[in-house]
This record gives sequence, structure tokens and C-alpha cells, in this order.
Amino acid sequence: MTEYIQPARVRFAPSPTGFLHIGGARTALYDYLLAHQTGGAFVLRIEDTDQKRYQESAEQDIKDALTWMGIQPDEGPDQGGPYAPYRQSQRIDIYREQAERLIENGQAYYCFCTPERLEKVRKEQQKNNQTPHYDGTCRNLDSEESARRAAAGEPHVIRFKAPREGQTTAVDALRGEITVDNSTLDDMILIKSSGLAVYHLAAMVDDHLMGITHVFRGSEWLPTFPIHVLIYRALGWEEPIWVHLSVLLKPDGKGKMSKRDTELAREQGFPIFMKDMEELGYIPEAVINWIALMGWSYDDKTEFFTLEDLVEKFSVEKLNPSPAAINFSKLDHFNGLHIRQLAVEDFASRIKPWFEKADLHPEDEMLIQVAAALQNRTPKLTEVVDMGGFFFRDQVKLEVERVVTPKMSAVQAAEAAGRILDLFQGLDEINQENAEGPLRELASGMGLKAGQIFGLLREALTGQKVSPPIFDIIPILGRKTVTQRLENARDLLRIEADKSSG
RNA sequence: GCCCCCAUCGUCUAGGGGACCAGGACAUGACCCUUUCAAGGUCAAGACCGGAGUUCGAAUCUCCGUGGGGGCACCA
Repeated sequence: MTEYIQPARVRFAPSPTGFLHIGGARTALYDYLLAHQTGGAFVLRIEDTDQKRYQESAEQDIKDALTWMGIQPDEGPDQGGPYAPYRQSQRIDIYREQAERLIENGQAYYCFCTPERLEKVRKEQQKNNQTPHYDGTCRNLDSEESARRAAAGEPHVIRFKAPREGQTTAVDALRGEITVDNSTLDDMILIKSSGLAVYHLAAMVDDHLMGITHVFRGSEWLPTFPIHVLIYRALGWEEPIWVHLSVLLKPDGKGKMSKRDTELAREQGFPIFMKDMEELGYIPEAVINWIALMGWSYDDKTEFFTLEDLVEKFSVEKLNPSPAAINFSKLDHFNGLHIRQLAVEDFASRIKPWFEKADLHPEDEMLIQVAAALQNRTPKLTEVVDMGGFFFRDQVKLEVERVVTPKMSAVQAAEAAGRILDLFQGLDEINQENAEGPLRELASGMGLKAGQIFGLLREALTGQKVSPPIFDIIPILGRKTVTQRLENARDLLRIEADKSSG
């Protein structure tokens, strides 16, 4: 655990443009971990300054996802807090004020260039193999004149006056110093002609005003990192600790997840959006463990972590700056691990909805027993109905072709079913202790292998080829059901036997 | 085209000059356990991108190359 002198105030600042995906969830997780580890605050801030890309449902999806993961913000649009409002669209005046401060200091300026002209300039630069940059037309306009034009209502944006000479050094917690030549910097737009601020200004202003101590963000911000540092400095503020997280790559490691890949993954049953996790049978404990380990590690052997473990053990220093390919099979592994770790009652309550969705309605007492039988063979919740649905169905149907094989005729199978029935009826209690031996004897007596008898029994009781162990199943089903299913199986096999002999 | 970042098994990673003929996990293969499927156990295979330096000594430091990724909007 890292020693932080001050409680960290960390913010998760998504823009509501779509569903929360793995990458965003991971950033939020790290935010939460550091905040909780230091007794600080986890702040949710909605960065909705882009009216074009805004999606009404997105904010709710993000909140739902955080709730599902069990990482609730301490401050945010819903919980409020000392720095409200937490939605950037409600903080327009604040950005404007800061931008004007920058203009007064000569660190920003009004720009009256039209988007059309800008586009033309950009095309031209690209044609000449130059880096597209603002050409500086309005950079040196007379300030009083500019102010007058702006005040008169002439359409304008506000641009940052980036230095043209020298170098700028910014410090990232994972990469150390990053130095760029100022000549490569652009005069970024701070305030759009609509009056709304752009990320470059809004995020900096909010981070400072909200007392943010650590900024976790994606590495796609690295190229504009020096600009952000310059804006902080121009405003006269002390910088937070910057932490640029590595990007998440496609499973094959070639490129980051695109929209197309996302759809493809979804088709193949791979979850990219947090909203899909539950539906695909993953539990939050596993997802959190899995996500935490993409870009962070604890030591050379420990990999199983609960949220509490992570709060205790997380540290910025152990974050890995290199890009990581998403490994879905590891998610499955963690899911199984965490499922097995659950208390049976807990597991039972989580699988209940799945049975109900399949129109199966287990009673709680029986559900617990079923849960116990299913728990260590359930990699994903989606599979519990396939594996354990037979417990709750009125009847099951033995698959004749799986029982009657070249090695066991229908006649033999029918006879075996009858004998198992007889055997069970002679037993006070059908359990492994007093039934397994006789069953094996029965098999050898008929010239069959034990596996054939157990296979037949399994088919008769479950209608499935695979199931939990037979002697785990029998007490749950109860003698009556066991007898019935066995009788049905025997009858079915007799019909089959008649067919083949006739 | 320009700028920035990254670089250990197929994948996620440990490693921060000698403890490394490089450790763990997933996936893969084999075996054990076994009434099926899992789980579990054992074992196997599998990597320091290349080249120069620095150093008595480099996976670890520096530089160059290469490869990969990201960015270059009145989007975040």
C-alpha cells in the first residue's frame, strides 16, 4: 500500500455518449480504489459539454454500471456534494469566467475565424504534409479591438495562446517527464462559439475547483497532456498528480476495441459493455478482479482479489504503462473462482433469477441444495439452467440414443433400469454408502461396466448427459421423483426394446 | 506526414545491475483423481524485439533501429 499524505480526491469524468465499457469501468475502479484507500472521495462528474454526441440514456447507464460493480460515488449529480453542480453543462459560467481571466492575462484570445476557413487551412496543411494546426490569424489581433468585436456579438471562440518557443515538460506518474517542443503545440479552442467550454478547459477548471488530487485518464490524452499542464499553469494553479492509463487492446492485441469489434465480441458472447456483463452470466466480483488486473498487478503470485483487497492493496506505482490486450478467457476463469468463493446462500440467490427466467420456480429450501450441487461446476450463471433445470421440471425425458449403444442394447438397458428400481426400493435410504456397491455389482452381474449403469441412471434422472454427481442429485430429488423418473425411463426403454426385437 | 507513448512466454504479468540458464496466472498438452462434466492435483511446452554502448556484470541504465499503440476537431 502506498503512503499518501493526503486523502485523495479522485474523479471519474465520463462523457455521456454511450454505454460504459470495460476501459471506462477500469478507470472508475482505480478512482474508487485510491479514494477509498486514502479515505478521500470518489467523485462522479458528467462531462456533457458536447451537445452533438450527448445521449440521454448514457448517464443512467454509467450510474447503473457503477452500482452493479459496487463502487458508488461519494459525490456526483445524484449524491450532490460541496462542489456541485457535477454536470459540466451546468457550469458554463465558471468556464467562461476562467477563460476571460486567461484573456486578461494575455494567455488566451478571441478568435473570429469561421469553421469553414479553419477547415480550408487544415486541408491545405495536410496536403503539404504539415501537422494541422491553427494558423494564428487571430492570435495577435489587438486585444481591445477583439474584446469589442466579441462584446458586439460577433461569433467567436476563445483560444489558448500556447507558447511558440522553448519546451514544456509535464510529469506523468507512470512515465516520468514528458517533454515536447512548444513549436508542436496548437492553440486549442477553450470555449466554443456556442459558449460551451471544451474538455481542455472544462476538465482543468473542474479538476482544480473540485480539489482533485489525482487524475486518472486514458493515454489518449497524452498528446494533449502538455497543453493541459500549460493551462493549469496559466491559471496559476498547482497541478494534480497525473496518471495516464494504458489503452485496452483487442484480444489479439491488434488495435484498440472499435465499435465494430465491440459488436463482433458481443456476437461471440464477449462482454464489452458493463451492461452486458450480468446478462452474460458474470458476477461483479469477478469482473472487478479481472478488470483490476488489466494494467495493474500486486506481486508475482497473487491474483485473486476482492474489492476490499483491492482497496487495501492498490497502488499507483504498480500500474503498468504499456497497452494490454483484453483476455476474455481469464474473465471466465475469475468468474468461476469467485462463484466458488460465494456462500451457498449467496450463490443460490444469484441463480434464482435465472431459473425464474426459464419459468422454473424453485422453493428456497431446495434451491439451496441445488445451489450446492451446482456451485463448483458453474463457470457462468448463464449455464445453471442447462445444468440444473432438471431439478425443477415436472418430468425429464431420457435420451434413448445416448443410452442404447452398440455396447448396451435396449433390452439390456430396460432390464437394468428395472433392476435399479428394484434395488432402490429395497433400500431404506438411497445414498452413496449403501447404493454404490450394489449398483456396481449389478453392472458386473449383467456384464456391463459401472459407467454404463451410472450413465443410464444419470440419463433417467436428469435427461442429461452431464450433471452433478448422482448421489448429490438423489437426496435433492427425493425418493418419489427418483422412482418416477426411473419408471418412466424403464418404460421408454421397454418400448424401444420391443421395437428392436419386433 | 508530424507529435507522443509503449516493448518479458499466444495473452495478462513479476522483475527496477549480480538472488534469473527469468517467477506466477489464463489458455494449450499429458497424467492423476473419477459414475458424467467440472473442480482439484502433478507435470510439460512456452518469453527478455534487434543492434550498439555504459559496467567486472544488463531483462533491468543510455542511444539508434524495428515493431505496436495513441493523437493531430468549435469530440471527449
